[in-house]
Amino acid sequence: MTEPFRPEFFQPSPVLSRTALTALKPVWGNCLVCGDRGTGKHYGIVACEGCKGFFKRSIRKNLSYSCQGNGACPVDKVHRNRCQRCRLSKCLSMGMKKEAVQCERKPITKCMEDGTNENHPRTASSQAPKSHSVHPVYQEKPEVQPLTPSSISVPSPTNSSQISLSELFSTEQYDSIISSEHLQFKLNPPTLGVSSLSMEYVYEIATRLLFLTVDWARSIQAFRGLDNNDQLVLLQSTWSDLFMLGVAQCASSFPLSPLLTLAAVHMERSEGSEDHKPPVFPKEPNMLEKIISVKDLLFSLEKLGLDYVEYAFLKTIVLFNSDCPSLKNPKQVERLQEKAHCALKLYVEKQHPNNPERFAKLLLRLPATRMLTQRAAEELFFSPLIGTVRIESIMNNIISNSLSF
Amino acid sequence: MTEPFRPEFFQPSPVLSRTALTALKPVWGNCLVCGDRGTGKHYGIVACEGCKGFFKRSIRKNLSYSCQGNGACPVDKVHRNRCQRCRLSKCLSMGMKKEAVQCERKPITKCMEDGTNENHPRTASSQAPKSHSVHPVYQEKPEVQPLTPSSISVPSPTNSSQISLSELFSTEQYDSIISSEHLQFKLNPPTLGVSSLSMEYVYEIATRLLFLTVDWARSIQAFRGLDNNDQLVLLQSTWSDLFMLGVAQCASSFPLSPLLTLAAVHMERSEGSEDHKPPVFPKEPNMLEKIISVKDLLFSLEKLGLDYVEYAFLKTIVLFNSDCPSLKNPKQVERLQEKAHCALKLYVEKQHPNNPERFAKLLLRLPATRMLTQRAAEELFFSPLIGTVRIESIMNNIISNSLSF
DNA sequence: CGGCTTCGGTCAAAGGTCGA
DNA sequence: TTCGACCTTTGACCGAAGCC
Repeated sequence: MTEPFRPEFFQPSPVLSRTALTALKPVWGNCLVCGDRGTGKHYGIVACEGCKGFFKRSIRKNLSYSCQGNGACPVDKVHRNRCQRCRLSKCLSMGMKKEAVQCERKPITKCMEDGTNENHPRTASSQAPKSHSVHPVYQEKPEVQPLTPSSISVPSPTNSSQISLSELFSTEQYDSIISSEHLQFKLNPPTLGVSSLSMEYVYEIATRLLFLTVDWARSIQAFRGLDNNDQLVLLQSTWSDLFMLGVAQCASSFPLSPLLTLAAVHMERSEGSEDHKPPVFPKEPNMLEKIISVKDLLFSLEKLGLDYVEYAFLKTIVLFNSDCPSLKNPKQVERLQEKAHCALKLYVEKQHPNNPERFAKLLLRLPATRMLTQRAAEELFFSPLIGTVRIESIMNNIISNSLSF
Repeated sequence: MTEPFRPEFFQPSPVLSRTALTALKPVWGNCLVCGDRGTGKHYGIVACEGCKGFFKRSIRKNLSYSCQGNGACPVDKVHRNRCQRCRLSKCLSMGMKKEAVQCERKPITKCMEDGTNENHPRTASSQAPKSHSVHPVYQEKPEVQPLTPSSISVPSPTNSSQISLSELFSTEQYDSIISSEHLQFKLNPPTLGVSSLSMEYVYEIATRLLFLTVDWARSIQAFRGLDNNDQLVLLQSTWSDLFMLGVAQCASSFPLSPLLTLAAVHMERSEGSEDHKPPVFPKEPNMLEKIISVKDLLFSLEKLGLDYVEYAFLKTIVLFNSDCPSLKNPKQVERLQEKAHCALKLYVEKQHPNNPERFAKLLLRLPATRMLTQRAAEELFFSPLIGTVRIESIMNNIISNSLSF
């Protein structure tokens, strides 16, 4: 019944039926993942049938692939099947949404529709009762509030094992290191008239995030209580880590994945042309691998699903980094870090009593975060700044200015 | 389509029925090339598996054969392998389409530095391989153990707050990830007749320590159970961290501090004079700062006073670093890391009941460890090697050699 | 109510593996 | 090394369900 043989990659002259089809149906752009002909929006972006199916299968079965190369394989129409890992990575980085993949419909009844994914598709298929809730097709405006912090785990008073925020911050362990008003970390998306998929947009967001991060740090009482020089030292040594965690935290506020891909492509291009930017600052080697690492880090954080309290504590732990040689008072910083991780531990164990290894998992994201060097962060997100002024100097200025009041 | 975990001795019924159907009802005609039973349309015509595979291989590798006869060899089921040229010729003349042969899907292996073909990259899918394919030695039961807190209940048969080693390793939580004989990490101090305050001494110790570290990793059952390539990937990505922890652990075996100072002075000098070592590998900037960081890290570890069990678990956590993009089976590595940090937590909380924040403190040494880049480690401790061969290659050799037994 | 979207599923025909 | 039986993955096509 179907056409016997369709070598879709071989079509200097379009097949008649294809032409007719194309003429009748609205034409979409090309697949953002591989550049093949798009057949509509799938899981959030314009994509071809192949990438649609591939993404669905991967997410459904919770597959993880590996790359034989360095994680930077080309993904285009011809080579898209060469490396599953890089294809899936590109799907995600171009903005395909995992949440839009529904679970299997084979048992016609209902699908779990639960945030805790880990779908067990073969569960209780016999029941066919009140499935009054129709299939929740992923349709509702995704940008409005998909995963924003307030919705994450607002402690329900009914659940006694969960800790309420007021409870949390009434204990001295918490409010001595951080207080509830400092949990806020809200990035205002840029409203300037730049395309939301341009490098200017990347720089704009990155700069905002950087300032927001510094402001956040300076809003912590214990931090402000430090020697001014130590404040500077801490921020200079940890800004890139704080920045990365900030990116992860605010990832829902802007099209993170496409922007990362854009930055990667941008880096790759500017790596080839040696025209501008004299070699004042040597290029970071293996930039593409770094970008892959950044993506992986962000995805792993997303998978852990930190709430905003956890982000706040984790960033506090990072900030109070007593490993800086030039610290005047490392002991004080060490004590503050200790307070922070004690508080995080308490919070996590209270919030996730069934997940005792969560605390360690959160801490173990930090070595990966550290792996992204500051130089790489600068090149990726702030490259126009490089060659004129390093971020250390900016930090200097911000601190100096904010010291005035 | 297939379930994630299906015992392989349990035949998947849908496939079976399909296969049976195929076997019982040859609904397709015979192979147009050789007359064998057709198994569907392949490359445009009804063909058998043999002619399909033959055609694919021929086109893929762009082979051209020659005929020993007059170019009119019979091509049938019995004689089809007598003359490749006539078989390919008949494939084409019967209408097989070259264009339908796609390019290989899993190649890319060209980034392998060694010339040993290194094909057959095992299955790229992280799924449990199905029928054939022997499972590796360590096939731990990954899904059986739900990782839930039930395992956290410390087996405390005695009232003693301290746990004895034999006790420790009699519980399955520990010996599943590491066993007592793998705790050994003893560096034999060099006995060769070099001054104990020379760079040669530094290199000698460093080299011994590197080999000891690799041997240690390979002594871990769970590590050996990993895919060989994954073992390599893990060691290549974590050797410098393991090495630093090893230095800290063995620091009492040699005059660490003077040697570090010596290395620092040496680096500084060779930084000034640009006589030897052509700029094949660009100097790491701020080398001196790195050295200071190394010292600080080592001293902070010394201050914490880890025992050898803690070192072993910490290094295991480092080793099972699932953040490598080129890992074939990142999930497995992640599970092993989880086991390791659960074990460390259990151990530390048992050993230091009055110091509940110790576990976090140990984990928080790891970001600082990560800060020392591999390049810096190479320059500091292995600089004679640089310019001739990178440590990655050494790692490659060590692994390859130790695979032989 | 019918077209438009974007989910879902299906299965022919690509792919790959690995003992013989 | 090549062959080919056996298995997995891909993606073009189609139906379903929720919006206009």
